Amino acid sequence: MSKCEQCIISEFSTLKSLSKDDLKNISYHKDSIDFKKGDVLFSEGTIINGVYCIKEGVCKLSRLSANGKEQIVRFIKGGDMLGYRSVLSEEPVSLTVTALKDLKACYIPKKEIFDAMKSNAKFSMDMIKTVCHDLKDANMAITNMAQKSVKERLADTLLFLKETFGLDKDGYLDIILTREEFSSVIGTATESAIRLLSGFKKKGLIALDGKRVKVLNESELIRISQGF
Amino acid sequence: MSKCEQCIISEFSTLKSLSKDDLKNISYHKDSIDFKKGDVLFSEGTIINGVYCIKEGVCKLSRLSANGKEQIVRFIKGGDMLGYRSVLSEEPVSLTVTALKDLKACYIPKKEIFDAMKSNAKFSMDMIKTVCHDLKDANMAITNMAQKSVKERLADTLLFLKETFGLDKDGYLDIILTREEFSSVIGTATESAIRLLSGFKKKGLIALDGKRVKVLNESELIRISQGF
DNA sequence: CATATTATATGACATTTATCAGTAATTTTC
DNA sequence: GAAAATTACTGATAAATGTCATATAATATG
Repeated sequence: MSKCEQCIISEFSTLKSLSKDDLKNISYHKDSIDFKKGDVLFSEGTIINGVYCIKEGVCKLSRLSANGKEQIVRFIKGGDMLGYRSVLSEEPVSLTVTALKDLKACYIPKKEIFDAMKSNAKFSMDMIKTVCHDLKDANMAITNMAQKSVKERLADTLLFLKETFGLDKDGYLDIILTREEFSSVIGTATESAIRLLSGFKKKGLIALDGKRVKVLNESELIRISQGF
Repeated sequence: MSKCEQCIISEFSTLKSLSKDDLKNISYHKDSIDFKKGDVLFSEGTIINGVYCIKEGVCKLSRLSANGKEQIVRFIKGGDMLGYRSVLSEEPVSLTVTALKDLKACYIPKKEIFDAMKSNAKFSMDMIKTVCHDLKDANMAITNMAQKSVKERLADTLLFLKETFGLDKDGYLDIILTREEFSSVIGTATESAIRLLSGFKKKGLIALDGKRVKVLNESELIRISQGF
């Protein structure tokens, strides 16, 4: 089942404005590719010639800072599109994308994207809105990084992960991050992330089981994230 | 001289793809408005129905954080467009815009923008590229905020201000910020910003004359901004 | 399954940054 | 141009965060 017009993704993502014909046209050109956990889809600085449409799975978008530490800038999940900023602006990719879970993805060559944008004004506007939305989120992230303490940012991150990825069958966050990855989301030393997680556990705000994290007291996490 | 087709801005900004006809059409609808230093052009949360095209002057784009402190997210100068993210995505403005210098600006109703985008694919792509470029900058800012120390961020900011706004006739940065504004760019307490500026002055990296700042040792500031 | 490797955890300490208090300088207002 | 208000500065101290060292647990590898 590699036909775009049958793919559920097209119903709720940026692709939703494409007609059956558009999608049929794309499905001739796209390749369905699966990635394994840990695979790198794009690397910082690379030139790409198409986008990935993620059907299922989770990725991290990160950049290497001057001091060599990884900074996770954003997460991507099923239904999201990857690499469109680079394709639209015809610049190299600015972030490295790594699979955090096994991925099901489709590759759409940039020509298909541009053709669809030319022939379908609504799709074009949806693409613009997607970029605009990401820009708004990024501006918010700048403020959070600049003004919140590490503890506040950790609380924020836990709430964000719960909202974005939901819970698994046992009520744990349905995304697995190492302590080091936690530290590169919130921008702190790994030891600090570990200590703060232990601290939250001690206060009964979260439960920890290996790398799995369960939110126990959401309202208190909200209070903390707002600086109380 | 309120005719868009004569305005120099149209030659080097996102508007450069518009034809003489497009510009003539816009000039019937636009109002030329001047703002004084300190004036607020948009407020966080407001719904706007057009963009400002800045002919001359400087603005700060800021947001109020949960703890009530202002965070300056970005600067805008002559040739830049304001409010386009909100107009394109049909959402309220997410940042407050304040004039730091007297402004000469033109107001372009959103209808004109959308019409021009429909009729002129090149203009449409230029708008997209503008958003994409801003998004890339914002991602970079997230990394800098998360991983650089306050001192590194101050060095960064000084270099950025020099590159973006250039120098006045005496060789000082051609933008005047209060110490508090410095602190809300780099995301720190005002006292810390003051101390760090004094520290840079003591080391001969910069000269201070009231609110005016002159970069004396650029290469050392670059070293500092990179964490040495 | 034994060993090597990596991830997590914790303590001690250094450094960075924030906060509070108070003064001096500058700018605004009348 | 004097008084009031704001902004800039400085010191003392507290709090947050980073670094280094080391131990333990978990995971990977042959």
